[in-house]
Amino acid sequence: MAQKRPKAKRSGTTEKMPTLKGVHRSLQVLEYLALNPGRATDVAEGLKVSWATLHRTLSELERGGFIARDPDTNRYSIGARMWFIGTSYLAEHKVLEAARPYLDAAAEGGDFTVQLVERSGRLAVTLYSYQTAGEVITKSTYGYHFPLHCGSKGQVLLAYSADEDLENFLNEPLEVLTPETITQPEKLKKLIKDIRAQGYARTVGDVQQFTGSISAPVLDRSHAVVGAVCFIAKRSVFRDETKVDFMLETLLRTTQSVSLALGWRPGAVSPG
Amino acid sequence: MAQKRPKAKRSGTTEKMPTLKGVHRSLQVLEYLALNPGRATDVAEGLKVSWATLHRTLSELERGGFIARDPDTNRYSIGARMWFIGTSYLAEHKVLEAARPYLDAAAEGGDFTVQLVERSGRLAVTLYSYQTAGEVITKSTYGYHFPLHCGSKGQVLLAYSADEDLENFLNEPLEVLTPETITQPEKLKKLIKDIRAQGYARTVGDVQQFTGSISAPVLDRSHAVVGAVCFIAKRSVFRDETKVDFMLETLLRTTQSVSLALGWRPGAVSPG
DNA sequence: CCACATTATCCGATATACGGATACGCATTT
DNA sequence: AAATGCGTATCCGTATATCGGATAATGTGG
Repeated sequence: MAQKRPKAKRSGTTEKMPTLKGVHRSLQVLEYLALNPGRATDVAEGLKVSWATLHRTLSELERGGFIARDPDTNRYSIGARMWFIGTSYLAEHKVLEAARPYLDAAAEGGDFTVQLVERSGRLAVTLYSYQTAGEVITKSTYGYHFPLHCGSKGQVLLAYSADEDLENFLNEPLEVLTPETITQPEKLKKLIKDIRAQGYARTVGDVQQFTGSISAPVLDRSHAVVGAVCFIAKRSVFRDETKVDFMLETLLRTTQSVSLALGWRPGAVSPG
Repeated sequence: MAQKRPKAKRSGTTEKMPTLKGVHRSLQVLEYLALNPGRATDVAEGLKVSWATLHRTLSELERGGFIARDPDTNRYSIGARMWFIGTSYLAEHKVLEAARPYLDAAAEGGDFTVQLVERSGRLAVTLYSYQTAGEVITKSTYGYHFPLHCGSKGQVLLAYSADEDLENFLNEPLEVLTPETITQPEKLKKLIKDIRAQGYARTVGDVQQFTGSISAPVLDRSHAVVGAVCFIAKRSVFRDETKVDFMLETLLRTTQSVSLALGWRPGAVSPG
């Protein structure tokens, strides 16, 4: 027996060392396909997995309906069963549950799209989306995820994350979605400072050219940021400060209500 | 040890024999938790997996954020990362893409909740849901899935599935959601015959006591049923036949438009 | 405070998944 | 049409990662 597996202690290792290799890989594949639906080879390359292994994994996942293969193009994408599993996340989501009535109310009181988002890795994902009549804004429904540095919702989530976490985020390359997307780390840091100071974020045209948005954080009883509420409207709306004021007022009222419902109370931030 | 295992070949085996055992199991676990969030032991029991194995699987899944454990109660449920992966199913969904404008239009033209659903195993899952202002109907959002025999949407999907498939479905025990849920196979078969004849389904109170719904199938170019559109309203609405007529008209117009957009053309069903 | 139920970890045996190599299918090129 | 190349499918021996019984730790309820 003796020196069973030499690894373990490796202090500096990138971190993990999964117990169940196969399981870990299959989920990596799923996530990869969620971000980049496409051909098998690309997945193998992107994930640095030998072809044979990947093929086995893909076959198994497909057999279960967890991924779907387009028979013509051989391109893979996430399958129906994943959607089914994923949705049940919402049924158990306490923040969403608490927030829903307030979000509904906000959506009906103004003509902008209302979203509740939370963070998942480097992305802001949408938990709730209410498109108000008439104004259909593409990419504001489920299934579209944006990096945290794009759009007010991401920036809010970023602004209230741990400093170290922020640094890590900014060290990776930052994607450009439109010419107006901000990708300079320094500029983003400055922006984040402002967001922390004023309690909300506002961006225009950095996700889609023709829209803008404002977002504010949702807090729980321990003053942790558990998500953000985001109002999206067409670009022109953001040139009318009266309208923006109204939106902002609604936004802050909404986030406060939701936070209160989650047990948050105004006051000094509790220590770490 | 000794008696290895009867070798595979077993012709009559319940069917599968997964190549990647671990992967298969982990996904089973995920699906199980999607349906029954709860304690580890229950999962082990429900899935007939040895405790040690299950524990390893759960740990790995949790480590990745694919499932979440409530630290107080030790109950597991689907994690945020699954939602993230699942949503990307929608971004690639051709039927949804084609249907969305028509669904939006229908939702704005009437005061009922509009859904697009598709089948996943024994359940009808929601791909799209538009709650019209004012009328908030619980359990009509994402995350709630109903067996195919409950509600008009499920029944439509069931009605247009293969006969053999239907038999299999009816042979399993049928859950009761309300006193009005129909669970007698014979009665359901009769109902399904009617649905096939008239091209839509209508149920009241069999999912939730205080609501009713009508649904019609969406077809693609090969005349296969790829989903269903469902209109949900409060029970009282279904006592007013004028209102129902209006809904029905809108419903059938909507499903026809969507089907056409998917390449379907009226005419005889193409042969197998 | 004890008994029981649930969760966490250990460890050796062996079945299982890995991946290099090879074969096949399908487009596009010359 | 033959040839080239890229992507996909499958085979198979070996090493290793996974299994599960047993045991220990923790938590829960009476």
